[in-house]
Amino acid sequence: MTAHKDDARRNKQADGSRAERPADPLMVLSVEKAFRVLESFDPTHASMSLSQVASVAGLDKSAAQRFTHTLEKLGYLRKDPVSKHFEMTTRALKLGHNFTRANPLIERAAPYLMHLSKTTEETINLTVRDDTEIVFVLRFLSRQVLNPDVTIGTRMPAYCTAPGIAMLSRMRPEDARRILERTDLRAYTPDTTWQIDTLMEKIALSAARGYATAFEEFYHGDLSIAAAAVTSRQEPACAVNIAVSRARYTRQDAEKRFSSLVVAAARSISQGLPQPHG
Amino acid sequence: MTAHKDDARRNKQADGSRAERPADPLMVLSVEKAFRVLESFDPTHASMSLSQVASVAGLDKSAAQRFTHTLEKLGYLRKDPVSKHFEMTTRALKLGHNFTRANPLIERAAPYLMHLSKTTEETINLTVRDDTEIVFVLRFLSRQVLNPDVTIGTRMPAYCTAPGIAMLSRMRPEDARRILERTDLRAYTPDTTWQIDTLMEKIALSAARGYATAFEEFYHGDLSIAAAAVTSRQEPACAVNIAVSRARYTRQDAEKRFSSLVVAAARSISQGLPQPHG
DNA sequence: GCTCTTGTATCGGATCGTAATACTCTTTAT
DNA sequence: ATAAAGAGTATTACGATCCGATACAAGAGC
Repeated sequence: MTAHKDDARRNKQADGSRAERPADPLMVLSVEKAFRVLESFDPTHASMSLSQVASVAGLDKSAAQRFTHTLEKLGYLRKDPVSKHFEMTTRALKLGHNFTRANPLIERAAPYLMHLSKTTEETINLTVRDDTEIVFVLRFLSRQVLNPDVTIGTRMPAYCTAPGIAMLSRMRPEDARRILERTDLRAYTPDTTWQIDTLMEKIALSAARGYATAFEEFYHGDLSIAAAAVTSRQEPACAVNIAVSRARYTRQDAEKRFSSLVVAAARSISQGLPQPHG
Repeated sequence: MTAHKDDARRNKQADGSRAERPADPLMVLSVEKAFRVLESFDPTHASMSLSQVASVAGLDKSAAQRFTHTLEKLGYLRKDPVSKHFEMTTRALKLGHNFTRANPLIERAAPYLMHLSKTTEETINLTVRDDTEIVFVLRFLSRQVLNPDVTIGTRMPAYCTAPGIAMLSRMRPEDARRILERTDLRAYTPDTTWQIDTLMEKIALSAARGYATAFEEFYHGDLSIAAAAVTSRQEPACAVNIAVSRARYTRQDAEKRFSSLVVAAARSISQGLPQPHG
């Protein structure tokens, strides 16, 4: 026991060349840096030179060199031989694709969403929650797409979306509140519900009704009705929602017409949902 | 089993003190292993224990421990606290999502595909080529989906798909042939064109027509018509295709009705296509 | 031409990761 | 019950791997 020599190992010399590490001996820092590089390639940095990568990822030139080289060899980046700029390859789609195909939740939910899509001819989404956000994992577009920028993998704050509220409404209120408390709550539109107490009321109402609505709380013109599917322990697993345009429905019409459909779909999905382990 | 690659790649210091095979000094092997772990989580291995990860990824227990720990800390894996099994998180979608959003090709093509989707009400795809394969990068489903298993990120052999042939037909024939030569050519269905010479004829015909067809060459019942978009250097950049079911169209009808549409869409996409650098 | 910036190659040495081992727990068999 | 086996977790000494400084090469702009 004790620790005699090993802290000598991770304490650098006193001349402080480096801040001390959290000392997580299992953490492989190279991997973290590699992902920092890969994740630098966002929509605003689609194509980057070596030095851009270095500055965006916060690495020095040597590290940028090594990690871009490594990622290129692994097939995740390609370098244009003339401009020397790097960009992502289709390889990046593979992980997401694997996730989608491997996820039993999605496999199970897909047929019900497709059915909804066919019968309503509106946009149908399946989302899961990741802490304070929801993530779109499956999407069936209608002919008149509202927001083409929303694709699989898109994230939004849970509190101002119908699926987010639907999932929060299936949790214990104190847990839901804790999530809201660590969210950056703001009014994206004039209609955004963004105060904790009001949100808790909205959550309670949604719990009672069995579905949630979000009318232009994040995007203008977007009317969304959602219901959450739950595991056998009554924990929210995912949510299905229908999104329609204000141009074609009033809020009341949309709610009246679609709420029972999403509730039914969510209930179907719930039954026989794979367990998060037993 | 045991070690296979390290000796081949790296000469210990058998004789001369100088390593004659410097291997690849810029390659960071930890990163490669991390991706081996992540990519182990495919549809047949959605949820794995530590030792399963070790065996599937080909690592020893310690390495599996370190990399699962690292990936968990980075948010790509989560471990069920009771079953101790690992699975992927929605984080995996982020890279693919970034790729989609960052790719100017996709941004540019999306509106044309959407237009096609609306006017035809059939399934529309955008694909790019990655060596011998095509990869689906954007997809608009019709009401009657043929193959729900095909999602963004799905790959197919180029030679037996309409988009693949369409792109090959815009290359120099000798380059196209070289790609075919390194493909594992096989007859997936009785209708698969799989002999090099026949394929080259098919490619030549497609080049002359400006579009390609694949009738049940990979999936039964799947009739597909595609055209390639080209860069200003006349290099194929991507392909757009329409896929319909044999149940609702004859081959002739499908070809007659849709070929001009995909050709027009591909031409529109081609104009002002971002350069692979200038 | 020259300078300045950016990409590429090299290399010694310390850091960081490796792999062996030991320790808990849980599961299974006797 | 109890033991034995197996799996997951924690720890540590060692040394190969990776780090990062530096030098070199190649363009770009003046």
